[in-house]
Amino acid sequence: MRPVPFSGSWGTASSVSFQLANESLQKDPPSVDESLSKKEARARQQELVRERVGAIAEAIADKLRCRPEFDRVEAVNGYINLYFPTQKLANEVVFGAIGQGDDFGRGPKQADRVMIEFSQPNTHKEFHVGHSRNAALGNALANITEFAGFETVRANYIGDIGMHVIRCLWCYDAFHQHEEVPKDKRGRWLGDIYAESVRRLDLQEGVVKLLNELSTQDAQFVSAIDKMMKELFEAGVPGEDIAYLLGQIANQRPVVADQILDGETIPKFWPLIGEQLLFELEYIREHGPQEAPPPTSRTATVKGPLPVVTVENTQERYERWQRLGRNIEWWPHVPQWREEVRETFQKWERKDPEFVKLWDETREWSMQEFHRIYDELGITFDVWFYESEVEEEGREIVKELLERGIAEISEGLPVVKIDEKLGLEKETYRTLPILRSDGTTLYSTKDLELTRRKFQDYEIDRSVWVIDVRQSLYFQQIFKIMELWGFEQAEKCFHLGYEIVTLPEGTMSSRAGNAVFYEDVAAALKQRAREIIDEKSPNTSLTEEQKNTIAHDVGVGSLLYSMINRDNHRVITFSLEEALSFDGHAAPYIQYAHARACRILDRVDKLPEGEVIFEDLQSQEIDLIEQIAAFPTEVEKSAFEHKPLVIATYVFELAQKFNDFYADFEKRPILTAPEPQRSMRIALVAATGRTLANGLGLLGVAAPEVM
RNA sequence: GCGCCCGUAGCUCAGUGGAUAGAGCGCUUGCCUCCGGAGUAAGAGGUCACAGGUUCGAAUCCUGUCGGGCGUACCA
Repeated sequence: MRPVPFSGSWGTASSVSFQLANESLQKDPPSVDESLSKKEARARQQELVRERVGAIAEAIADKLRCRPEFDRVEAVNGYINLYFPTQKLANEVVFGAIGQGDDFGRGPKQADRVMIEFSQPNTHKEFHVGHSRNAALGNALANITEFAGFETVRANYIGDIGMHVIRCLWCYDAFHQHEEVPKDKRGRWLGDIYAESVRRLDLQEGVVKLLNELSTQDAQFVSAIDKMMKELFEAGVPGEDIAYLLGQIANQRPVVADQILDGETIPKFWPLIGEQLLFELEYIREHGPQEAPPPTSRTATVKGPLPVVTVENTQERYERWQRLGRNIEWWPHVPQWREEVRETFQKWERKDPEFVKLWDETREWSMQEFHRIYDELGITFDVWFYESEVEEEGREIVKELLERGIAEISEGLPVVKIDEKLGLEKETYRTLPILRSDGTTLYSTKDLELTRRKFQDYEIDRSVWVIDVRQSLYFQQIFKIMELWGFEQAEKCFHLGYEIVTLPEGTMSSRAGNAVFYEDVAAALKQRAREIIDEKSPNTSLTEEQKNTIAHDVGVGSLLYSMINRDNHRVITFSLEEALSFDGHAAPYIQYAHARACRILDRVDKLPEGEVIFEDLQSQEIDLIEQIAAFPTEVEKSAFEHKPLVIATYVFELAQKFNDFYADFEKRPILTAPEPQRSMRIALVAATGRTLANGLGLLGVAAPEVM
């Protein structure tokens, strides 16, 4: 059964006649020409079904016509359409919505207690728009799950320790500890230091990667290597390094940072690389993309012909050269820095009081920002987990896994060879490291304990992790390891993956330092919303404070909605320009419909009570009632399928239908209509307003009464 | 290599077995002496990536191909 697919009608449709027609043909097959091909036979079958289906539908419709539940029954194209009596059902729906208020759409109490973990920001990094997708999605999912009848525990899991924190604090200690710490936005200040630590510590990696790319994919570069090396030699670079670089690059063999003996070799080489790339760029612009012959050396690692060198890829490499070049003088220091980071990690391991104090203080700077952001987003949590609090117990689990032979030491560190333990031939879950070789904990170490703790300390029946899709394999591994460990609730663990938020120019990450920060986006959205209020709001009596509150609701709501209103499996390419457009399919459209409904009701002395006359309804009125009636089942669907998108789509369609209903003043006046239409339409407006508010509430989007 | 995801209107996306595949943006042409125009009416725009298969019936399920993204042992 499904809704009748005609606008302006309210009912349910059945395609059962098709099945019946088909079955009757199977039981009682007409004489078939054996010579027919399979395809022809099927076409014949289709014809026969078509012939019979009409009569079957008509016969069933006939029997149903006398039933009082339906206003009208018809058989069309083989479908049986059952139309509801609007008077009775419309009153139930509309006054149900008005009477139940905040509870309209709430599902019956469910047995399971569910934990939903979401948001998981890392301290010492800035909260960016990617994080807001997770927060928006998780918050909506938790709201919807709760509303659908499940007791819901909302959990956050703060990444307050791990390699990123250690790197940040190393960088702080080494280069920033005497600087004045800013008064506000200290979380961002830390985030900048973290990004700097990555630039420092990963410099050699980036340089080597670019060099190896050039030697294997840019034949022009390779052919210029003799010339460049000659110049390097003249610049005083030791012969061993010249020989090494020449040998590796000319033969397309990978360069390894440790093999370069003199710390000044690469900084001296760098300007020559840039010159060469610039030369190549000019050459390609003039002569077009360059194809290269395959390498001549027998020891080359590249076998086929080298890829075509284009303006685009050379330009990209040149830009990378520029970025790395800004700090190329760091090159000789990198090994020592990396050693210092390892020592810093050991300070954490032995709980060095001075270090722990610094950690605690800086962590708090980030936490303050997170709390402010959650306040602004209107998101709350019941439970706060911290990575720093599950480390030790996680280590205990690792120890037990090793003792029981589930884990083993491989290549110097504890891992679980999951496929082997499960006896799987095909590579499925692969191998997961569960502790570093130096004894420090990994993300996995902590997640094992977190999973145990969730079930044992919070008495939940089911646990959902809202985390991006790149960690899908990882979570399957964690859950399987828990299963191997004998943790029965492992089968009650679900990873709800969602695709990441990227930028038009590519992936966004705190590591790369190209992230678009939440704070900046939120500020821009609020400002834009405020401008529109000043420009368009007819309500001139609003105070500054009211206007700012509305600007906040609209700006933030708009961001939240855009993050929910897209399937989880789809990548969102974030563009501020698009985010700032409040027209069309966006939160403000829905909020506006709600505000409009509120303003109409403001002009009404007394809401109709009990029952009103729903007769001779226009199609826009019927469509609106039908949409309101669907709310409870949409809530259920959204919760059971873990898809907040269902509600996001629903509220938009409700707003659309309300606008359709409202639009034609000539045909459907509300306040100036004669009775009984006036009461009926007012009740409809009230029910719509209520449903819009409830639906937006589930998404975590505010529903202002004035805009 | 193996695994997961995506491919629907110019663009961004809804639509997981049923009737004529929808919306927003953009484009063209209308609608405020009237309950709020952040709105609304109409028009143009589709081989639902491609090829097979299952089915009375496929954008939807299965298989394969192509194109793109992601993951795949000491990041989280």
